[in-house]
Amino acid sequence: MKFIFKLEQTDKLTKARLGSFIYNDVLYETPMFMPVGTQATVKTLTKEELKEIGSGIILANTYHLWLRPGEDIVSKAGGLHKFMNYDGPILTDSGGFQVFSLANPKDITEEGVTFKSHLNGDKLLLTPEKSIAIQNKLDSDIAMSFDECPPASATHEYMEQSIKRTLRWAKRGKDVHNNPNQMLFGIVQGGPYQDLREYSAKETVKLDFDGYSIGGVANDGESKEYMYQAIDYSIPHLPENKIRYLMGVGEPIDLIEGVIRGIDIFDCVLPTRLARHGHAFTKYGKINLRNAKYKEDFSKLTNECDCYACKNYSKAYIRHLIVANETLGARLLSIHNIRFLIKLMEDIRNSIKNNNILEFKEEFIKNYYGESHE
RNA sequence: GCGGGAUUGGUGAAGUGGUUAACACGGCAGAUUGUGGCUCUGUUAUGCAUGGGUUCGACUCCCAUAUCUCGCC
Repeated sequence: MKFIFKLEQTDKLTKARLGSFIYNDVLYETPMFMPVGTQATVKTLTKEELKEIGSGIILANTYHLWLRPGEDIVSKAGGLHKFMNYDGPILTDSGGFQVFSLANPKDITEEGVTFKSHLNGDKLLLTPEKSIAIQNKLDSDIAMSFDECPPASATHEYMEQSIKRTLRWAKRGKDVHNNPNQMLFGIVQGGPYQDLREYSAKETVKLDFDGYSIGGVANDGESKEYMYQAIDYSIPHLPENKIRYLMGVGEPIDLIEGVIRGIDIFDCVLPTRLARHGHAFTKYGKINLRNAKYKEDFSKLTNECDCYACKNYSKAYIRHLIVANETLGARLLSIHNIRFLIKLMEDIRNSIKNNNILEFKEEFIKNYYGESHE
């Protein structure tokens, strides 16, 4: 269902913002980190666990749910919320990114993108109309426009025609969007080019979406400078009273830098993917539980975190689970890593309230990237 | 007891009389940013059962010993 974003406070020294919205009688605050649940599940976690770690909006993916189980099945179940038993807000990504990131080869035309299914190689065509129709049926609360997500290395010439096509796609998607309970967000692209980011932002805003996102910043190992610059180019052209969503970003420092640059919400697979690969965020940097040094480390996962994993399990035990490829290891680390980012956002919000986000950032960097505190 | 075959790293194993002993798994470490629980990268045997010998040179050839294994009595 739709909700109304309210801008509560804007930082004096930076572009950081505090916002809020009410959904299902529950108050949610931004800046917010959104866990990713591509296949209608935040991998390994139940609804109760998500609630316990304070999750707000979660993501699901149009591309994946279209291929399996199919939007009709989700629709028959009564929509995504009922299907996956999540009563918080759900955002669906359009499938644009996935088509470009994992379904090869692809053929981009004005109509849409032809590509091969990653499941069985079927040749498929995804268009803006199709993406929106699927999302309408999935009945998420926020649908995303279908965009092209070119690499930052694309030439100015290519990027220009790409963002213009993405704008036409955005318009086409908006024209067929017909779920009154669902909001629709537009996406700013433009790679590293200031003029194109500005153009894309201005023209996307003209189409009048319920919220705006900045895409194409978290592709294949782009630099942080590129990411920050892309945000800086785009943000001044986005309206104050609408949610600003930075797509695919989730490293702790990037969340802080993003907020400082005016971003309200983020999503990222990083916490859950790192969890499955045995890594945990900590105040003092990322640790790899597979490392032999944790073999006999019976201390808690971390001392400062309030999550279920940290309160109940040791590094040595979780290491054992990860090494033995037991799913509980991935679950415990997923709970912890998501909780870490959600708690980080809570701390960020508090720092905005206290007008000291820059100090907060310095302190965070000192701990996270400083010398070992072990 | 007699005859045959074998013995290479943590494991499974390639290998040739001549620079640095293939590959895989495992181990160790790194990567991972709108998620294929996929994956990728680096590293990992100063030594080829033991002791002799032949040779300019042997893991590769010869002898002995040990261990394993197959067949026969």
